Amino acid sequence: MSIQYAILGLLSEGPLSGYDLKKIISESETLYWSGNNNQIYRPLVKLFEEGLVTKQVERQEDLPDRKIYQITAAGEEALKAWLLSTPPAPDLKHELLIRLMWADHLEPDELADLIDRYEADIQTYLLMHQEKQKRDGAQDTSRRGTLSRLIHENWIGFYRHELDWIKHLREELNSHS
Amino acid sequence: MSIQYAILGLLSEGPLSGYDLKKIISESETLYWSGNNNQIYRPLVKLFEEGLVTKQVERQEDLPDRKIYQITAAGEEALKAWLLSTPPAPDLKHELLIRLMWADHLEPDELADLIDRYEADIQTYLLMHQEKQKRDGAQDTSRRGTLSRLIHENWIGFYRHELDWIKHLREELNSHS
DNA sequence: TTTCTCATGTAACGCGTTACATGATTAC
DNA sequence: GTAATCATGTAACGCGTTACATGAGAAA
Repeated sequence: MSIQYAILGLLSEGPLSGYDLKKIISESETLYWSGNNNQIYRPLVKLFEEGLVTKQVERQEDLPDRKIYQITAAGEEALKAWLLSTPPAPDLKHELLIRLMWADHLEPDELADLIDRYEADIQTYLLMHQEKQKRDGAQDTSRRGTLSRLIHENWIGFYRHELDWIKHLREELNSHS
Repeated sequence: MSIQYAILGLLSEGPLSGYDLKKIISESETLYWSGNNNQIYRPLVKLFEEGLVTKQVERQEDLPDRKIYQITAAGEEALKAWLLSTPPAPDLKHELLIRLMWADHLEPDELADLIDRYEADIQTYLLMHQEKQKRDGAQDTSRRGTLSRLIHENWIGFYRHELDWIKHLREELNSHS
């Protein structure tokens, strides 16, 4: 999936500039893109050419012009069609698992070290998501709020599963040596 | 991570041709690449130029020559250095979650449909991994076998978690309408 | 007769990444 | 004085994808 539908989705909530989009995307964990310039401005030109968004230039004194993008009816249609399409299965790239395939090249303590470092990273990510969950109004009871909470819960559950599995991994490896 | 370390890893178990590598990679779930030609033959040339593998041409009658690649000492070093480097956190691209961000554009039954279709796909993937787990000698008690089992368990746990979360998602959405 | 396996490779494209580039304002 | 924020964009590169190309033998 390209970033363009995420842009359409964000614009469906209201007009935004490229700069705004860039910030939102780079700060979101679920929208996994880096949110670099090329990834925003290029697709916006394409969306504009396809008539899915309109552009409005806002002059500013002493600052570059702001180009405010707004979704069109065609854009909303494209967004809805995408929303209705079956999402592909999650695409998980798990480098630790790949390294484990050849872990017999490592000494037991080298492997244990690797796992420790990995676990620390996962713990950090878990904390990040838990904090975000708290900040993002966990007590919002609207349908919107419920969905947002459920999205965060998926991430938190994912990292918890990973930590549980690491524990299991360690036990198995220890009982083996 | 590029595919080249996976290639080095596979070659560390013994010499293989590009065609062999292609088959192994495309049939592996953990090695998530498509295993298309361009993804194998191009990196092999690069690995050869860098002196991480050697090439040996095997003539065949009525069939194209086989080019057998073998890992060098430098290749083994590069592989080990990579194995020791801290793996990045898992990179999960979860399009259902992205769609859920704008699920208020959908009717409740459209959303329910989407979730059903998604669940069916996840169930298929879970079954695939469980079958592979069975075939890949679950009773191998060597360190190698243990690691292989643990890798599969990670995947199976991931899909199980996803299915549990879908159940939870449905309940929350139902109790909401 | 069509498809699969063996065995190699090339071409074109999509999408994402980092780094480069400008330039004023504000905060530490 | 250094960095961050606002605001736009370009250039070059990495890596992955599908499709194209050849050509023989074996199996369905």
